[in-house]
Amino acid sequence: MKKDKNPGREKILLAAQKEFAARGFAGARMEAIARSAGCNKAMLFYYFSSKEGLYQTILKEVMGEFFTKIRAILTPDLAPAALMEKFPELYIQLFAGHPEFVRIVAFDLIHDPDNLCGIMAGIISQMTEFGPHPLFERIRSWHEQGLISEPDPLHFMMNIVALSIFSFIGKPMVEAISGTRVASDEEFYRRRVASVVNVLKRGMLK
Amino acid sequence: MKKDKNPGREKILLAAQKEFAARGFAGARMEAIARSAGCNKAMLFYYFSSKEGLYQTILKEVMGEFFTKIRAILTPDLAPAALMEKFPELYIQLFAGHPEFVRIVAFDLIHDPDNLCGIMAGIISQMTEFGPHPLFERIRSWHEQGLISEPDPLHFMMNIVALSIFSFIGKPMVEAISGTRVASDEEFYRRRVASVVNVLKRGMLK
DNA sequence: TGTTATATTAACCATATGGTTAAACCAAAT
DNA sequence: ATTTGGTTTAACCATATGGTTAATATAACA
Repeated sequence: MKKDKNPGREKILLAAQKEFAARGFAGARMEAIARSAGCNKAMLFYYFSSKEGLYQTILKEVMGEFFTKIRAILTPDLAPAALMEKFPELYIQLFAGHPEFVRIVAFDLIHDPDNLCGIMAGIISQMTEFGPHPLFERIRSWHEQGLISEPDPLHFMMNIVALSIFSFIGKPMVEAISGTRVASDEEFYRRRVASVVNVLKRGMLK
Repeated sequence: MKKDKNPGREKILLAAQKEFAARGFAGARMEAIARSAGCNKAMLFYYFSSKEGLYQTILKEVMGEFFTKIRAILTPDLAPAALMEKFPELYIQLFAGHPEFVRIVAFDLIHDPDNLCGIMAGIISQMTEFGPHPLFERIRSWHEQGLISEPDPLHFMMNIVALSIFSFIGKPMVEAISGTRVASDEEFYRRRVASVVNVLKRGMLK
């Protein structure tokens, strides 16, 4: 698509991303987005026709960028250990750079799982390089070859995604429980990746 | 507190729990809660004075029940392996029985981390049986004794909580990615617990 | 029965909010 | 200079929604 063109439109998308991330769909205010984007509220409707339209646009964009990067990892010769290293690394790094992503995705996932899942299914259906469910089939074969301990690809992936994504949702929670605050975010995420990769490899690699 | 007394009040809390879980704070409608509870909207304000009041009441109640059960696990003689087994088991079982809990907690955690964390800190501060930060100190000592591989208690706990809680938030997501649906929820959660416990023990136990 | 404290409701109210519209602005093309 | 097409705005609109109130029902109790 035309990227840097329409700077107004881009600014709106940026502002909307922040607003939706902070307040969720229902809590987001069109006027707040407009103000934050430095334009009139009507512009939002001019470009995106409705709140829902704006929201879905962002969701697709976010998910698109996300899946594009994920796909880059999934090379045909991918080994289990590499997946367990690269996935959390990419995931945590990507989300650390775009904190809004996690929150938007999480908000939507909680509120209306089917919506996001539909979008994801759509994106995935275009990634047909390796057949219908390439990743899951490959994971299954890893187990058949005795490379990994978890027999079910669903749980295998859930373990990887859970450890990666929770770094963001759960950070404040665990901080509150422990009564501590992490000193620097960078340091925290570096150690987070190390811990996750370590647990995954020791935990699921045979 | 007076438990079964005030059946009207209880019905409102029940209905509100569902509504907040489904739509989050901003998306929840007072009238929808009233209708669902079979009473007039004014009753909500009569008992809870405001939407915020109703919400906070539920949050405290949910978190209270939650932490009470968590605390029951944390016996003074708790061993690392037992924690890794009992925590996911309890967590997943508790949340499977009360799907609203996860969603409410997650919604709130995403939208306003400080709020929930404040409540949690308050509850925790009453659990002073073992000193100020009993759990985290004990985890640290486990590592010093060479029992576990993860040196940082924060990451140790995050790994446990992440794997447990994500079972609910992420289930639909991973289902969508895989293109499959779990047959029975009970079977799914049983296998989920097994997988989580396995990864944790293999991954972090020395 | 009359009194009282608690529950419960219908009817309102003020405001916030998503969405619309008609007019104006502006840059490029003619 | 005029047209033209996209862009931008101020002023509105209809409705939804959190919250209030005053009146009424209900049950306990004296």
